[in-house]
Amino acid sequence: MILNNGGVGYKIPSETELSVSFSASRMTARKAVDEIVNKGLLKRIPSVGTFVEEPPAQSSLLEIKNISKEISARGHRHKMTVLSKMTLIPNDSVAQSLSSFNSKVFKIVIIHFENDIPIQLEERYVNADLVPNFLEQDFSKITANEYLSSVHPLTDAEIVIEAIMPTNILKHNLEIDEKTPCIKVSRSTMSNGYTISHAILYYPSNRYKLTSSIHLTR
Amino acid sequence: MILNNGGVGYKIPSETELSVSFSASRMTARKAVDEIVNKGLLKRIPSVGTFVEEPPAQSSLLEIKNISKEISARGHRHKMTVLSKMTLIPNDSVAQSLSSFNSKVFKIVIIHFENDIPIQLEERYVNADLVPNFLEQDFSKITANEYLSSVHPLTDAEIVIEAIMPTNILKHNLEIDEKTPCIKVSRSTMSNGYTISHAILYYPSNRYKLTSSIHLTR
DNA sequence: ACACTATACCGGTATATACAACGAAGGAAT
DNA sequence: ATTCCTTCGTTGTATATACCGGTATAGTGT
Repeated sequence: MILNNGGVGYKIPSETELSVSFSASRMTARKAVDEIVNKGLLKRIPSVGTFVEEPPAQSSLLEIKNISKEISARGHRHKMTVLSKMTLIPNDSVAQSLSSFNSKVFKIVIIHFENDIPIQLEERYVNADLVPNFLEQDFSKITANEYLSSVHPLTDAEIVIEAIMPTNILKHNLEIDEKTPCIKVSRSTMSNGYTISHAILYYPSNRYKLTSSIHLTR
Repeated sequence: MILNNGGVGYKIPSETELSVSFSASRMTARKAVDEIVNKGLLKRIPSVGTFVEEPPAQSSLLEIKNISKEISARGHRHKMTVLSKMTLIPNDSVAQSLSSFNSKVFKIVIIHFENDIPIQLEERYVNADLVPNFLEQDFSKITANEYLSSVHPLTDAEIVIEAIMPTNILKHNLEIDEKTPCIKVSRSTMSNGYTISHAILYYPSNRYKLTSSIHLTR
């Protein structure tokens, strides 16, 4: 069954109604709903109903953060500037990590600003076979991560975090001096076994800290 | 109910037996077991039984890594050296983050070695009320994190990751020069609402990268 | 001694039923 | 118009029951 009748906030049929329409017992219907609730896609409100939730964008810790929402949540302005777009024949190691031999790879470099202060340099490689229209997006309106998530739902990710000294490119674009280290986050995102994108994110350590919360209770 | 009859590998009573000894229905007993299974502490084997599992040490991503196991898994030797142990009256900000006003706080500084090369400096503050015997442990045999987990099961954690330039203390103890940045991981661990410990972990960036995998499929 | 079989036990699943707790909505009384 | 109360719908929880498919074990037959 597919619940595309309504988007976020839609109230799904009651457990009793579901059991009738599926010719199952209420307990069985409830169990099915339970699974979706545990995934975070539905939310129960006792005595009221069950509702479609916002997909847990940062579902897993060391969350796949949406930098745009994150900055907005702080009440600040987010701005993106595309430094370069290009199409590569994957010969170097980074491109090959996309496991897209014989095919093209898009590369894009973006700077993210918080209140006009540079806060992240994003260097992203995208599998051109799987996301053919990637470069045509308007990255002043939608982040690369958001667009990719909408095309291919994220199922797996691998993340490596390092501390590095800034290169000349980083110093210039992030407006930092040579004594300011940077956090380098390398993230491969996969969808159903295919590597969609490989992103390298650089943050100036004097303006940004990675944070994460873990709750095991549930 | 407490399942301390047996450790890892112990077979818990069957669902039928549980239902009898607790005067509940099998479905109710099963549901209770279900919750523990979902936490990863029990494992069902159909037609055989339900068994106590190894606690999921790196349950959540940006895992609470066990550096000893991590190094052993690479086939290397792990060694710890305690630099200092002390008992503080919490007046500075770090100690107060343990929310243990009016009580004492243990502080311990440990260096971790991988094949005799320093790889982590651990600066840890522990709530003395909740873990009174902390300083008496033999930290050449059990890591601070392991001991704390055994006393108070981890339920929540907050993590902040930064890139910093090394202080003189870091340069000396991690055997790095002043141009090598470090990853600084600040981690507060909580158990049932109480802050047990606050750890500050420093890694030399030329020898260590934080890694994490995320799998949403389950 | 070995191989095969029957049986009991176990988790996995589905169903029907009953009651509790709570919120929302509507009607009645003031 | 406001307040109170009743009723109904919904989730939350517990119980009893039945059946399935798998494993493990004891027993049987060769």
